[in-house]
Formats: sequence, structure tokens, C-alpha cells
Amino acid sequence: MSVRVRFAPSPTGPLHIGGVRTALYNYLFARKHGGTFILRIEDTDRTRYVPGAEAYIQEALQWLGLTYDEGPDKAGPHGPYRQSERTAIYRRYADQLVAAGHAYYAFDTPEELEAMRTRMKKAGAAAPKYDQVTRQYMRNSLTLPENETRELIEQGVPYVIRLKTPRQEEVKFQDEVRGWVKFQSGQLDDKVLLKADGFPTYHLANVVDDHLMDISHVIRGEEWLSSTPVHVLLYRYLGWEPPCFAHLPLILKPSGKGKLSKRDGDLGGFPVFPIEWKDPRTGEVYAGYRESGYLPEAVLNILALLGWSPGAGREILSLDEMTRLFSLEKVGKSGAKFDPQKARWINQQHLKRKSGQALAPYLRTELEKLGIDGYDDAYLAAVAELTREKAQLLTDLWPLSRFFFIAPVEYPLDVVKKKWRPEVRDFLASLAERLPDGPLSAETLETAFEEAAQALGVKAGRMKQLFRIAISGQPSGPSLFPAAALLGGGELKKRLRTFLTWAEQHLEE
RNA sequence: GGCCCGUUCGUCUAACGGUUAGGACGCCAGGUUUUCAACCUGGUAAUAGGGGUUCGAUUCCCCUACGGGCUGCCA
Repeated sequence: MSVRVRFAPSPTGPLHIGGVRTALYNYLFARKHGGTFILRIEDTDRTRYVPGAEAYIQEALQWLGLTYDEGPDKAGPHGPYRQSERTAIYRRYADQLVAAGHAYYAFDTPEELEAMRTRMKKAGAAAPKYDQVTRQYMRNSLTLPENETRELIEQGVPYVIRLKTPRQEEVKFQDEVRGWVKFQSGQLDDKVLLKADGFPTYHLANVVDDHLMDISHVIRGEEWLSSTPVHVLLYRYLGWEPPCFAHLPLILKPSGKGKLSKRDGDLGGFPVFPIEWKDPRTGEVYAGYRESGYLPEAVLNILALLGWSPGAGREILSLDEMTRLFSLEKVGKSGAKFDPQKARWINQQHLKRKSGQALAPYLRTELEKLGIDGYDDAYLAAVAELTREKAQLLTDLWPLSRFFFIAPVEYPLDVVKKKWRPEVRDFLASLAERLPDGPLSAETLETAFEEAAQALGVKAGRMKQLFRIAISGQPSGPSLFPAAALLGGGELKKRLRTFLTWAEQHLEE
């Protein structure tokens, strides 16, 4: 049996990281088994449709490198891959279920349903549902005479098609991550399959499409676990073999309770969306991992570890490595709290593994924003090479790299005061004299540094931080001599003199 | 409330009946004879509780507690 899996988001807004993780696991499973990964858009709710959401999903997956083999923009043998374009198909199966006696027409208006619920609540039912018992008192093709049902339909009275759940049956299925899960059908309600507007609900569309698209494994979030028995029933009534199910543990809020939601990002200071999202209705902008300085491979790595572990202490993984190591057996059962700190650490690890060359374009972009040019790629790469060690996010790179392009004009007065001593002036001046005008190596610089210190009888170590401040304007930063050497002798001299002048003005002895 | 799922350091997790219960993030301490978010070393800290089963339970079973999901003509 060939592996075919799908990621089936609903375009009701931006994809959040829980969804991204579902996509990732599906992707990994497909690639691991040489299978097919499909993107299917579940846009069956016209009231919640958000323009731009589908494009957002595609852009996010593309940025992350989760390429799919079939999808709305990638033709395949089982299209179309947008459910709104498949309504006739669902209709056909809904009719088939009615004809077979497994589903029925229900004419109850929303008001009537509401009335039923409040009535039952008053009578003591905590969560009233349209089920084996309730349906006997509602307006549907089970309670109405056949000719009346036909008449209502002919008159164009709105109706839905509901699944006729059996009264007392055990419905069970084997979940790949949880083992056998059992439900009593009497606990189920008569789910709407086809809505009054002719669109299917998730349950119908999902089952029909998974079958028609030949899906072998349904890998989705745990929020679907309790509707799986309904799906199992549907497969049975349609005469189809159900796929394998695997329900993934949920990603939980870092603090407090509940599953991760839109708001949590703002509160916790971390993004919940892969890329930035502008709400077309409110104009609100939500931060994305991409814009916040995360590498796509790091985001994938962060998410992969939330609910899955390859064991053996492996944590920093590329997409290829994850693919090799992935298995549903190793997926955990319990919800995982999102840890923003660890997320940043993982990003940092990936950043450290990047070459300066690969990071250079990011610096280029920052320079362009400021209208600075005149630096070649090799220089940018060398800078990135030095600063990436200290960066956790891509966005940390520029603040760390800035002084390689822009000479400091201000210095942290308090630190300078603390470290200042009379011989510093002479030392820096002497160092400036010893430097060549052109390029220099870190070794040459260090030698000159030592010599200058010796000549004046001061400890080289004591001079280092002020030297750093003089050339970068910052009390800390990348490895000192390599960084300074990269600036070149001429530039160093200039900066030392500027600093000495500044010191004269700001330090009264 | 009902149904379903879950429960190992603060967090993510490893250990598929026998380990001094391991790793990672975080935190703390020390080192790196300048700083430092980097690096190195060390430390801190867990099997929810109670019953079984077993020679032996983190691991299997039951109960309780707690957490989560679902309970829509939303997905």
C-alpha cells in the first residue's frame, strides 16, 4: 500500500504553528515512506472564509520548505483540491446515505434547534444534542410522513442531511499513537453532513475526500479524536475501508492552560504564526516567525520536537535528518507546552551552523534599507561569520554587525568611566601608531597590541574592553581581534582617534 | 455535566518489567588571566496519589486527583 497523506487546513485565517506542525508531521511521514503529500483546502464554511488565507497557507508552506506533491496549485490525479469545487461530489454521497437509510433530512430551523436546546437544559441536560432520542421529537424525514417530506423538499424549504447514528453500538478504531479507542454510538449525536446551503460539513467532506484521494493515513490534531467515530461510521455506511488514524497531541500555551491560540503570541512575546499576517478585516498585524528572525529550518525543528522525539539525545535536526528519523511510534501522547526560550535556543543552534556566506544577504538587506553600499559580499560574509555566534535570531545580526559598517560616534559613558585609567590614552595612541594603514590580520593586531602594552608597562588585558568600546561603541560583541582586524588598519586608527577626542571632552580628570 | 484522551525535573523529553531514572532548555556556580547573549565544567530539579499484578514496577491493571479535547447547519 502506498503512503498518501494530506494536510487539510481551512482558510479561515492564518495557519498557526499547531497547523504547521501537523503539516510537518504529514510531510515527514510521506517523505519517510516515499509517499505523496497533498495539500487540500477545506473551505466548506462560506461564513468563515477569509480572503488571502489560502495564499497565506501556500506561502507559509513554501517558506518552510514543506513542498506538496498535489494541491490546489499543483495538479494531480485526484483534484480538484479545493472542497468548494467539489460540492457536487459530496451531495451525491449524502444522497446515497439517505437512500440507504443511514442519513435523513432535517427541517428544523436554527430557532427550533435553539429552542430544543434551552428546553432540554431546563429539563436538566447539560449538553443537549440532536441524537437517537431527540430526533424523534424534531422535524425530520424520520418523524414526518414520507409525502410531507417530499413536499417540503419540493417547496424549497431549507433542510440539512444528518447522519443517523445507531442507538447502541460500539465504534472503535486503532489510533497509531494511542492504540484502540472505543466509543458507544449512543454518545454520538446525529451530525449534520450536508448543510442547508448545500455545502458539506467537515465530517462528510473529509471522509469522502480522504477516500476519493486514496489517503492511507489521516494524521491530524487531537481535537479530531472525538469525531473520529462519526467518520468511522461514515466509512462503514459508504462501504469503504477507513484509513489509518493518528491523532497528534496538542500544542499548549506556555503558561496557564489550554491550547495555543492567536492571543498567546502577543502575551508571551513569541509568534504563533509562521509568517506575518495582516487581518484583512481589522487591519491588525500579527508577527510571524520569518519576520521575527527565525530560520525556516529552525521553526521546523522547534515544532518537530513538540510532541515527537527521535531519542538518543538528538535535538538539532535538519529537515532531511528529521525525515530519516521520523516515525509515528515516537510521537508522544500528551500535550506539549510551547517554550519560547527553547525555541530561540534552537534557532541559535541553526544560525551557528549557517555559513557567513549564507547569512550575508540578510546584512545586505539591512544595509540597503539604510542606503549603505560599497561593501562586497566577501566582507559581509566575514562579518556575518563573526557575529552569528552571538546571535540568537537573525534580527540580532544587524545590531551586532552595525559597527563594521558605521563608525561609532557615541560610547557608553558609564562603562568607559569605570574602566578608564590614565595610561589608556597613551596606550591607544601608541597602538594607533603601530598599526599599518592597510589590511591587517588578527595576529598582527594582537602582536601590536601586546607590544604597545609592554612598551607602556600596562597589562594588555586591561586595555581590551576599552579598545573594544573605542572601535565598536559597545562593551561587548564578537571575538575582539578578528573583528577589529577585519575593519582594517586605517579604519582602526581613525576610530581610535575619534574615541580619544571624545574621551577628552567627556572625561574630566 | 457527559464522552474521549492524557499525567517522568519549572519546560521539552529518554528509559518499550530490572538504570545511581538519562539528555536538552532554563536557572545557579565556576572557568574562559577584557566584556559577552557564544564556549567549557559542575550543580539544581521528576516518575501525581492510592491500591493491585509481579521475584521486581516509570513501564501492566483498577480507583482517585489533576490537565486537555470534544460536546455548532466551525473546522
